[in-house]
Amino acid sequence: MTQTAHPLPGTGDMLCFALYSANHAMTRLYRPLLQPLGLTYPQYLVLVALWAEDEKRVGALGAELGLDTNTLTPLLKRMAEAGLVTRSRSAEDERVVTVKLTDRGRSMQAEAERITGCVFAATGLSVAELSDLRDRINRLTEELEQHV
Amino acid sequence: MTQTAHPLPGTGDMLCFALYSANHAMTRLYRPLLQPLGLTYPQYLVLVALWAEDEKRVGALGAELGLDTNTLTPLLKRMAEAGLVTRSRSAEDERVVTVKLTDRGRSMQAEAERITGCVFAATGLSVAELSDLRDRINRLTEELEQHV
DNA sequence: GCTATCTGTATCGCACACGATATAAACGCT
DNA sequence: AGCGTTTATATCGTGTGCGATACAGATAGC
Repeated sequence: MTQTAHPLPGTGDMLCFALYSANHAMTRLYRPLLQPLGLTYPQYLVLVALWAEDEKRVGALGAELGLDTNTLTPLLKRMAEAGLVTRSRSAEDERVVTVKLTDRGRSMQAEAERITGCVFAATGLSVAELSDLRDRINRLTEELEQHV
Repeated sequence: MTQTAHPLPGTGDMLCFALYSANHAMTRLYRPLLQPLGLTYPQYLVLVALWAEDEKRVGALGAELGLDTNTLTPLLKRMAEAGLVTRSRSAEDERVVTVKLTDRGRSMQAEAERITGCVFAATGLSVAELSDLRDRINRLTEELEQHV
């Protein structure tokens, strides 16, 4: 019933470090899988977001990925240069930039399905375990975001 | 019993994105707590590692935090400039650089205990729930690191 | 119609994170 | 002793990630 008794936590006991390390491990797992496609991990996340629903404005992508335009604008410019997406200003509202998949960007979804399978296998989890862990982590994220 | 049926996953269904977002949420929670101390989140992790055991070589810190010297060297130089640690070459092996807490760096541990409490409260979890989630995530990390 | 404000995106500077490369010290083998 | 290899750290370039700021277009209020 004591609240906390952590004399010398060390990184190993910290939830935040567990998340930090797991995120690093995940990006390191994805890196060699994405490299043949010329994609970085955040760029891959942008594609995933656009595969689910194409033609999103920069702000909507940022809200979904938790990134601001200071990160997204240069990232999207690189993806546009690579021929994965197009960036076009809206006609009715000149402030808005709409991001749209190119044929090349859309065609990468097939290859990505294979990557998803590799990653799933590497987790060593069942579908149920993976879903449960993901949901717990997502609930934690929601809780943390309320205390900013 | 079907293995996978994910027609349009989207970021919301992905474990990797859950980790990505949770890690971001955690760093955003820590940021305002660490800012008064002039610390970034990775710098804070270095201090935690040194509080648990002082006088570590650069390579040992890197192994613990999962970072290479290309990240650690400039980070430790900034921490040395800020008066948190010292970097000294070993006498018996000139290749080795030992990182050691200064009095100032050591004295920050007290303040950090307060931060740990804030973060724990923000998770909305019990100690048991937190430990369980942390262990699950750590097991996932171990599993992922075997498939690099 | 004019201005103040808000909104959406872009820019700048700094701090990670990492692949690739460099460099010096230590070690091993003959 | 000499020399190739390994080891520990450092450097460089690119790509996020974010606080602060800038700016143009849209909106509201008068």
